[in-house]
Amino acid sequence: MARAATTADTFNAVAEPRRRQILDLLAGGERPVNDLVHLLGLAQPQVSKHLRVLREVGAVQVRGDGRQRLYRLNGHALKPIHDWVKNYERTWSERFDRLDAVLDELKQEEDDDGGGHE
Amino acid sequence: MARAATTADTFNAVAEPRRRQILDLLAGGERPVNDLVHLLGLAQPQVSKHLRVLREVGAVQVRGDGRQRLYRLNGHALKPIHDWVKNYERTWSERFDRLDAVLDELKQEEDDDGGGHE
DNA sequence: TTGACGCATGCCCATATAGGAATATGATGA
DNA sequence: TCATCATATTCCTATATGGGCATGCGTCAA
Repeated sequence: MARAATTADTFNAVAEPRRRQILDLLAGGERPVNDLVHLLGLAQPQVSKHLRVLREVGAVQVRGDGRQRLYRLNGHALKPIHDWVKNYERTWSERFDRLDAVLDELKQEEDDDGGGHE
Repeated sequence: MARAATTADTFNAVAEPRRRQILDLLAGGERPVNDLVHLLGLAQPQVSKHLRVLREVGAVQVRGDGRQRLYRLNGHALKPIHDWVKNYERTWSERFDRLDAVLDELKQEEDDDGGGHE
């Protein structure tokens, strides 16, 4: 077997630096393909291909606008990555225990609050 | 050009599910290769290969112990991933703004405290 | 209708796997 | 020294790229 498809999951999709760059750019707002082409300094077909991969894993969404196609970030697709790597944070973060305490307090407050939210 | 090498960076290294599994297992503590072989249900050579990739990006460290080789997690290598994906957290986390506020308060406290730490 | 513009696809090539099988390497015990 | 255990490395194969280039397709202006 060869390596897994880049469209297999978000981990594979963002393993490519260019695709992370694209997401970083889209974090600033919706953009047409040509914008990305110029900002990345890549050929238009390659950009379209990268966008396709990102689309297939749900990391971006498209919207037609005249002859342009506006791409928009969908950060939610990155949550699995965050969830996975989050558990390793305590490995390097010395302040993690302190943050931990704070979060516990937050939870406490919320519980005491009763169900007045959401 | 083909896809980037898995050893190019941690993103590529952990794009492979088996390697994430290995890291998850090592999160529980140091383990010899054979342990991983049995836990993963993979052939020994494949495990050694995955471990090599993880070693080359610094995600694990080895220590000889008799005829065994004990592998140990080095979560610090995952920090770049966490740093990158962290910025997208606000996309899906509704509580992010609240946490933000709390962290700001922490920073305030620290600043008011004067240099009494580290 | 025609031409131009903005994107998406299809094709070709070089490259890097991931797994399977066989073998090399290191350390240990008799 | 020799057999054995625990790992690492090598060789081989099928597969999935990512970039370059040409082309197809939908939309808009004249």
